[in-house]
Amino acid sequence: MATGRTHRPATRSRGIPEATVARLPLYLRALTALSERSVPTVSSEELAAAAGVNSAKLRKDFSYLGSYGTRGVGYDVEYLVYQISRELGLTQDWPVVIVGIGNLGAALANYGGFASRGFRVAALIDADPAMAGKPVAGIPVQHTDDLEKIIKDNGVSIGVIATPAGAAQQVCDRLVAAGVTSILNFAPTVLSVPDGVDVRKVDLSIELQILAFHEQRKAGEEAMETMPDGLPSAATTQESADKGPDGDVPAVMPA
Amino acid sequence: MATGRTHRPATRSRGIPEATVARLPLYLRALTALSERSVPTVSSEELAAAAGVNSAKLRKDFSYLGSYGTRGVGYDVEYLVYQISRELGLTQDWPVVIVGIGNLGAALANYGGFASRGFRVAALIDADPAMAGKPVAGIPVQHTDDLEKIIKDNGVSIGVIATPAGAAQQVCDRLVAAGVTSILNFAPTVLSVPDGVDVRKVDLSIELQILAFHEQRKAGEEAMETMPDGLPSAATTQESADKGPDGDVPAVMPA
DNA sequence: CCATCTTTGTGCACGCGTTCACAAAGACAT
DNA sequence: ATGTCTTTGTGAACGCGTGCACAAAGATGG
Repeated sequence: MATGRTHRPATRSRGIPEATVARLPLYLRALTALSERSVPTVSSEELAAAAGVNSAKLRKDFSYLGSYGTRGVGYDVEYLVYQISRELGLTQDWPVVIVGIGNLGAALANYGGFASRGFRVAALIDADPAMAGKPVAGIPVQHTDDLEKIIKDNGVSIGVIATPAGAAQQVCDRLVAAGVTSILNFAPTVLSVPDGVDVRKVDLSIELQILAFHEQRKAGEEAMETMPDGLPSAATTQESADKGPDGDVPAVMPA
Repeated sequence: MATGRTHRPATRSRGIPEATVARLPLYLRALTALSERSVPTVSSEELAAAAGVNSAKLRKDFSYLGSYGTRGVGYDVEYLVYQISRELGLTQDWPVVIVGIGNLGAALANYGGFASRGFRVAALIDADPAMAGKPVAGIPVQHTDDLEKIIKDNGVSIGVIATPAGAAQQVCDRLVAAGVTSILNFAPTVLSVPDGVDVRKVDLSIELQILAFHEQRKAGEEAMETMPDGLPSAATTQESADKGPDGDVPAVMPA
């Protein structure tokens, strides 16, 4: 991820591939659901179906954590929940601050999913003096001026940025300077951070644009579907791209 | 990551790699900013820096769209904005419905980023009869009973699900049955959809858990830092953080 | 028109992630 | 014990994405 891939191999940090880490929360959620139904064990096939992934992939993912399964039986649900939680670091408390209490920030503050997994909203911070003291989700909003003090007093290492794009980098810099080393960014901007700081981005606009791309593609294919026996037109098949990269008419250009 | 989708044969992408598609919105944003500053052309190096990616990667990405650059000069900003917009399907209007007008749904409705790129909130839908008619972000909330009619009347093909996890699959099924073929899911659930329907997931809880994993790892390494020689954190301000392959991704609600 | 300089476009190699397919391991019945 | 059956754990092949490094293309200046 954002870890220094630029220079060194990163010590093969833990041997757990990034892609696997990203799926662990998914498994954990499925396992938690099973646990609540008091299901004692589950096979890789069943769990994979519940998590929406390939069973071989799931087994390989778990193999990175160790051999926690029993051949011929499956995995012990409770045990696996514990192991994954521990691996993800969810057995400890993670104080989090949310900066930027607008529509989105407030929604995040009210979001119940935080507490459910060891994440605790330690503070809400906003630049608007009028918001100071006003409670949102039961937590009084504090002013940006106190950002550094809040971070340090609460030992916060994870920050959530929900400010407008223009303020994001500045807020980011202050968070990092104050000791935050992981940032979840909702502002539509590319954040620049020093090595050792992780940034994950959540961008609604980008998600929609990606959907639009596929939607357009589907619409195009569908239009061709009315033709005689819809054989795969050259324009829609991919793989060996020996043909020119622009298999489409470039249309015109605006100056 | 490419990404968080549900199933996908991926065998139908018209030659443009999924990873590239996911970056196009990023380039578009950077280009739009340049355009507003009336910058006529940019080199791959400059644009790559602005978008936070490797310049070779950017050039390769653009090569999938065609040869839109001029050697020795760079890319024409306006022209590129147009080409990418067209490729992403942003030159047309995309009516979108948001289902589930709670904290998050309301925040999404108020989010300005939608309209900025051809996405238009055609309707807000909620299961609570008490919400019916109540305006949110200037748009009256409609009841779930009319979901099918709303989808069809507005020609909606993109739906946003911001309901609690328990209702998500049911809402999803109805959206798909009514003709929606692209879904942006904020509910913490794995949605099951028929072939041909794209699902992108935004899960806040998962994002935080991934950050927690790395945070824990960092804490562990730091504890060892007093030991063998030191491979201190190497470069400090190396430039922007390099994002993971999927770059995008996402966030969410209660589990 | 030729030389030089800049920047694109891409061939190539490498590494990560995914998936198949199967041997090994254990449960369970006889 | 022995055999059968189930399910894990993983070796190996494959495909995708990334980034280097360089030749080709065009601009620019003499």
